[in-house]
Amino acid sequence: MSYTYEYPRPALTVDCVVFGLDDDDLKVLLIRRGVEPFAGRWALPGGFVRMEESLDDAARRELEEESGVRPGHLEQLYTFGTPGRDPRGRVVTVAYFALVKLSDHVPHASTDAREAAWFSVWDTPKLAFDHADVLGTALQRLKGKVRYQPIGFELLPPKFTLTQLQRLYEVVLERELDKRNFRKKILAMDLLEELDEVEQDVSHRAARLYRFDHKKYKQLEKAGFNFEL
Amino acid sequence: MSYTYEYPRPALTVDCVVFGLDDDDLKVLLIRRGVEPFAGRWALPGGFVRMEESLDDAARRELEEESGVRPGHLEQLYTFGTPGRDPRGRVVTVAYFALVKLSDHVPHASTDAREAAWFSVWDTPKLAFDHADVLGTALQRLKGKVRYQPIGFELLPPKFTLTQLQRLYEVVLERELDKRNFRKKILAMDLLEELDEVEQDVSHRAARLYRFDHKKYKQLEKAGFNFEL
DNA sequence: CCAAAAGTGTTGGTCGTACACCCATGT
DNA sequence: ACATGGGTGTACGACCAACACTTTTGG
Repeated sequence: MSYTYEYPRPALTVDCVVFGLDDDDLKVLLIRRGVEPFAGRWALPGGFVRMEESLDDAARRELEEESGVRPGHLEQLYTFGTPGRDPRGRVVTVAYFALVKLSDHVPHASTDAREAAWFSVWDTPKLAFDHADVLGTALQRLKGKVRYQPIGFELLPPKFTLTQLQRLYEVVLERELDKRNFRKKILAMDLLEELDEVEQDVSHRAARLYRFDHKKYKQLEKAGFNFEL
Repeated sequence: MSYTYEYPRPALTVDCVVFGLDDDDLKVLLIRRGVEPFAGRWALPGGFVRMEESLDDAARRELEEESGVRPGHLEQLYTFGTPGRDPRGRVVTVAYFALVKLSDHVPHASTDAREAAWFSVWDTPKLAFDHADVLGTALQRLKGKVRYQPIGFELLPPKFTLTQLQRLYEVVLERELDKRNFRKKILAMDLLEELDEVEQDVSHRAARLYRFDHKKYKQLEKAGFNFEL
C-alpha cells in the first residue's frame, strides 16, 4: 500500500480511432471539442479512464458516450505518452482501434451535445493533441492486419457482394486488385456463405450476396488455417 | 488546467520482457522482488514512470537500473490495465519487449542489491502480478515479428554462423527448418555480409561467419523490399 | 440497343518443399 | 579412422500474376 503513492501520477486517458467504410471511401470518426485545450478542433473520441474499469471498458464507454457507436471490432493499438503531448500536463493515452459497419450508424451520426462526424481518412481537418500520429498508427495497423486476419468484414454490412469486398481491400491497401484472382482466392478459403439473394436497386446486372461465416472461420483457425489476403 | 485533476489517477508503470539467446535456449530476464507485494517472487524488470520522461525512456531507465542491460531492440508491447492486477490498487503498466545479445551481458548478470537472472522461457518460476500473461504476449509477438522483420539478429553476436541463425529461428518458431532451404532463402535476400573468418575452437570443420548488413537492409526497405522468414 | 457491372479459365513463371551425400576439421 | 557438423543442387507441385470476353439487367 505504501510506495505506490510516493510518486506523482500522469493522467490516463483512452482514445479511439474508429474506421468505417462508405462505399469506397475509408472514414474515421471525429468529435469536435467543446472545451480548452483545442476548443473547436476535431479530435478522436476518448476520455479519462475510471479507477474501477478496465482499459477496454473505458474505450467502449467513451465511444458510446461521445458518439453512440458500438464497434464490431475493438483492439488496443498503442500507448502514447510523450511528455508535452497534452498542454494541460502529463497525460498518457492508451489508443484503441475500432471498426464499425457504417450501415449501422447513420452517416454523420451524433448523439448528445457534442458534434460527431465521419471524415475521409485521406482528408481530415487539423487534429487536436497528437491525434494525427495516432490516426497514422491506426491506419498502418489496419493496412497490416486486414491481410492476415478477416477483420475487414466488420466494415461491411452483413450481406455484401464480392465487388464490395474487393473495393474494401483496394481502399485499405491503396492498390488495385485483379477481379478474377481476388474472387478465386477468397472463395477458395471457403469462408463465405453464398446466399440466394442479389443486391437490389442497381441499374445493371445485380450481384450475388455473400455472408462471412464466423463459425467456419473459428473452426478452420483452430485447425491451423491462416487467413491471408 | 482544470479538469485533468478532477479524477483520481491510476499509477503508471513500465515492465520489460527482455529476451536473450543462449546457444539454443531462449531466455528471459527476471528480477527477484525484495519488497511486498510478491516479495521473494521473480518478476519482470520495471517500475514507475516519472513525470518528465517518455514511456520509452522509462523502460530503458528501469532496465538499466535494475539489471544493467541496454537492449539492442526495444519496442512497446501492450498496456495491461485490468483492475486488480496489482494488490496495492489500480496500477496500469505499459509493457515493453526487448532483445539483447547475451554475449554482451554475462549470463546471470546482476548489478546492485537486486538479484537478476536469465531463465529459459519454457521453464520460468511462478511470476509476480500478471507477468506470466505479459511474458506470453511477448512470446507471441516475438514469434510473429521475427518472420517479417530482421530483429532476430539482435539476439546473436555481431558475427555468427548460418547454423546459429537457423537455430535462432528454430527456437523462436518452435519448429525445425530445412538447412538447405533456409540458407538459400536467407542468402538470396542479400542482407548478410560474408566474412573471411570462421568460428574458432570447434572440434569439427569451422563454419564461415556472417554479419548482418543494417545499411543494406535500410536501403532495400526503402526500395519496397520486405524481409520474410 | 446501349451502358454498366457481373461473372468466368488458362497459362507461364516463381517460389516453397522435400530430399542425401561429400567435405573439412579435430581428436 | 572416426565423429561432428559444414556445405551444396535438383525436381516436383503449389501458388501467383497476367490477361479478355460473354452475360445479365435496367434505362
